[in-house]
Amino acid sequence: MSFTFNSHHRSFKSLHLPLKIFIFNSTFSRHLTSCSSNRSSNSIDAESFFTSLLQKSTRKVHLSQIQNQLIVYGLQSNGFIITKFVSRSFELKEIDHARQVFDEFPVRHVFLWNAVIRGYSMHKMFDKVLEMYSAMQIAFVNPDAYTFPYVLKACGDLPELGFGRAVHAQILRHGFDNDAFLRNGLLSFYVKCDESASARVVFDQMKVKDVVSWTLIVSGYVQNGDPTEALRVFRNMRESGVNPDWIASVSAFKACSDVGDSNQGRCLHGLVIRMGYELEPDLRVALVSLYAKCGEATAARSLFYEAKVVDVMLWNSIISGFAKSGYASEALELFNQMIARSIQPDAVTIQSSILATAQIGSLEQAKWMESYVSASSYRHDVVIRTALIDMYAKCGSVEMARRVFSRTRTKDVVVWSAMIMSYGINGWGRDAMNLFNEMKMAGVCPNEVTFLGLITACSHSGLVEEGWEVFHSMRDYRVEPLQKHYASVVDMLGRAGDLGKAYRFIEAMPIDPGASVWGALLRACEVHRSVGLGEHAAERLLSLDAFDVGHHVVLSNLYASVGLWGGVERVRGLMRSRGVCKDSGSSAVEIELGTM
DNA sequence: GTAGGGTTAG
Repeated sequence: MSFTFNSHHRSFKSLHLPLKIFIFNSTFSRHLTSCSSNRSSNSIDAESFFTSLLQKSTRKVHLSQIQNQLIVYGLQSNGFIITKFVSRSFELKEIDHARQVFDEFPVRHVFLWNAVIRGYSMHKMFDKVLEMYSAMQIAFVNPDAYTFPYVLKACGDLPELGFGRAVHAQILRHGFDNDAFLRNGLLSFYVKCDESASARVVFDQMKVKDVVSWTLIVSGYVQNGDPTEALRVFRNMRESGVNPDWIASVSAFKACSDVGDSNQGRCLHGLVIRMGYELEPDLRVALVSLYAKCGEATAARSLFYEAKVVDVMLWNSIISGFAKSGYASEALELFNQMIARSIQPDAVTIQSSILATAQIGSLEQAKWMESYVSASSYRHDVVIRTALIDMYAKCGSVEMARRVFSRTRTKDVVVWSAMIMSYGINGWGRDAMNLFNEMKMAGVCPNEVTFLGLITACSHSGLVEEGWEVFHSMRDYRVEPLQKHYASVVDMLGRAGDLGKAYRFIEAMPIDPGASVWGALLRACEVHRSVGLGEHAAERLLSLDAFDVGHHVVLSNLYASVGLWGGVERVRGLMRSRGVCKDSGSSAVEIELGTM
């Protein structure tokens, strides 16, 4: 980028006065002196001078001043300085200003395009990123290795699968297919778009798989709800000689907590200690979350209280973990501690505390939470209001839930579904159906949770015919029934005592019935003391999940309810041989330094 | 100037 510093018609002194605002006049004068004394390095000096000036500018007025000086000294067409100028304008959130400078600049080099693309990416204006990328193509400017990562990030975050695929093709066409950085960018894009097959292809074709590539695949499986596979891939990574860093470990901890396997988590914890990541603050969030979610309260607490950095996220990890693992009163106690210490809770803290209240089921506590929310800046937050509706429903007050619902200004499908579910679990089936009609009139499109709420409502109100119809109407709304919908229908038929129909329904399922479906049948058999069908359900259930305490207990209870003590004894023996323990209460946790 | 993670309503 060559350029001549046209200083012959201007005295350098004239620069001095208008730029006083920058407070660093001495530096400024030094630069001017060197510029005038050595003409051959003028261009470099001018560039570095304006670069440092831009770095030090903090306000829009500074940018305008610099712009004026660029014109005064004929530097307004220096592409290097203009690129720096545009970048800095984006950093100072002067987005329109940056764009205007870009639009008015005649010769747009790839660096200048990259600066604008990076600027929009910085402010999460991903539509603009793609718009500029397209404009760049129309202008026949070839993207470089620094253009693609921002564009791929935009495609992944929007997400914009088709656009990203086109970008993938262009990466290949421009000969960047062996760029390890870009391959990871592509992998990230496909993972974010839930395109696991494409992600896998990119991954398999990579000649060099670094820890980032592996982490992307692991987190992809976690995101797809397959934590077991995620942990398998994590082991493969280690076997292939790539050591996990702390970010890779975070994904593995998340996988452990999703499978509910604190033992595996504890082994990995030992590994992390040996690798020296123990004090990494963000890793601690994953660890506290793991132990808290697995009900290992002692381990979670000690990691929490010994943390050097205690930020809101760490508080959230222990509060939400406890709220989900039966330590709801501990979760609320921690929430109170936070308030007592004047630590500002965020939306996640409040959501988790509302969930904890719902678990406890105390209407008094529920009212306190609502008043806390009303006094906070989250009173109109739709996510928080949904949590409040659910909380009141679980505390048994449909009226209070309805009141929160009515006062919610913008009702999305989640809010409607929460209210339908609130009616549902409390046996207000007709109200749930009426609300569903209201929802459709309001032009809100139902989703899979809406239908789950409706079937639950029918099930809990004995509206078997209506529930059956609702289930079969799902396809009219293009909502594919999932395991939980089938399980809910089985539950409904089971409650009504129609075990034969429930069984035939399972047999006719187009997908393989999962544990939730057989579990619903087994519970129905327990209630109606149907031993033969119950044994069948239990057999299928235990073939899917041999180590679940609950399944064994229900089967044992079924035998007991009809006086088949031999059956009870057989189940107990099975539990002993499988190491399944009925009262597996919490115990003190030793951190084991084993390998995974 | 480029890619990966953790808390998160129904």
